[in-house]
Amino acid sequence: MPNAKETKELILDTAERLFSEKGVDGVSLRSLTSAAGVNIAAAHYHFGSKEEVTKAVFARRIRPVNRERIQLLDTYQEHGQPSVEELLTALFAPPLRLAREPQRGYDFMRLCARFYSEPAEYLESTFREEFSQVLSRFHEAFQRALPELGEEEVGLRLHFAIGVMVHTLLNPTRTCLPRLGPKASDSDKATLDAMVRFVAAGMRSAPAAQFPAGAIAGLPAHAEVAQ
Amino acid sequence: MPNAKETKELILDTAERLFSEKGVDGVSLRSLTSAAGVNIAAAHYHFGSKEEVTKAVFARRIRPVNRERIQLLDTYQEHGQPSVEELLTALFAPPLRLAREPQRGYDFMRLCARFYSEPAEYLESTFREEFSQVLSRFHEAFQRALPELGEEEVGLRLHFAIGVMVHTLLNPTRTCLPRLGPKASDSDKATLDAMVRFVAAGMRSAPAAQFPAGAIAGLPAHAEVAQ
DNA sequence: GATTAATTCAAACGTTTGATTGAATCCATG
DNA sequence: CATGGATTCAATCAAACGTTTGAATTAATC
Repeated sequence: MPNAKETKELILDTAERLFSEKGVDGVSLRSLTSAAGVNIAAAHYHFGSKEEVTKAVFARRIRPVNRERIQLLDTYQEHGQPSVEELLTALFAPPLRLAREPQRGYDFMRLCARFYSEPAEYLESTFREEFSQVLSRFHEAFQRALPELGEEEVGLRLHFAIGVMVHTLLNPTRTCLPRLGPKASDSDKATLDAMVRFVAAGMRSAPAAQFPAGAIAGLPAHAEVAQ
Repeated sequence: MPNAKETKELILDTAERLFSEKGVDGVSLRSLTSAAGVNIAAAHYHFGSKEEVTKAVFARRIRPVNRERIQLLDTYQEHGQPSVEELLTALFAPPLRLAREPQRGYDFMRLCARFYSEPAEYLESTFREEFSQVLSRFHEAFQRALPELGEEEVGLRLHFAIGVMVHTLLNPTRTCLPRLGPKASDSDKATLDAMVRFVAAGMRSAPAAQFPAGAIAGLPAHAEVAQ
């Protein structure tokens, strides 16, 4: 039994890199295995199918991230009720930290964010399983941190928060559009700080009833401009 | 020359629907044309290639949305400096309004958000061209509305704001994860209100220097939990 | 009603896809 | 050093891919 482990992880590493660049559908098993320098049959031998390769790529890294999120949350909660900023840090920092790792961590984060917005149906159940526990924990924690908001409002805002995170992980530097997003020179710490500040303010914003009615009133009239 | 216009638009309508569901790479030209009830060669006759079909799907709808954004922005600016909420409304309302349209508008918004997070390289230039003007306008407007922030900080926050929008358009109901995101029963107006309130608070949040240092201090130590 | 251009169609092109096979090779064990 | 399971390899499979072709069909124009 030759370098079995090497082959398996070589495939996963290469898949992580190529999938994150071109998407799962954009990478054939052939180009993947040839880029990895292994025979195409090796992928089927070790994983069974391309679908299983994809799942393996995902599963290999997401668990440590979510475990770290939970550990961070636990740590913060040991010292009493965490602040909104601490909760957001526990949610955002682990994936950003992974993205900073030299060994393809960044590739995985792009891939993960891509999975989140891609129609990978066969991943949906896996995705749900991996995240439902974590997000339930955070949902509860945010409800305690923001007791004046209802459960649904907290869930809605957590959804927005995840949008900021996914979008930032997916477009880590301002390549997609001019002058928007983090600069290439921005440190991950600075980006994390900015994200946490931005989202914390959103999480704490006044609920609907208290919102000054005039600010967005008249929208329907204005919005009816010619198409 | 039979129903030429019908065929062309039939292809675009079907492509819009299928692409938004399965992604561009997930839909073959064969399945697309057969779903549209036209011959596969018709797609090449009218568009030249699958790539051009994709571009046409995108171009057909994005311009009206961005035009409406600019018109809304102009309208608001006629009455003086718009508020942050008004700027966000001008940015978010047109795509949300399109999403509400009966004729496949929702499909297009999903598709558009998908393009934004997909690795459609051949679309990148088109995307940049379509959005650079619009986002420059909004970038300037936000800088005037938030003069205490630097240009780069405004750009970073606008990036976050777009993340909320894209993520919300891509996951319009709480299907992806339990209890997060808008309910299926939520109206678009309510979702828009919630988004505007959330993002406005983030846009207005204190810049980095003023941020209470203790809130996320100690992150490096905490973040170093076992992987 | 013939001419002509626009459009549709079935059929096939060559390539690439994910998957499979069976022989060859490797390496730990006896 | 022989055995045998684990692994790799080249070769091949049917299916699907985007694209192209040339003949058939349609609908205006003369």
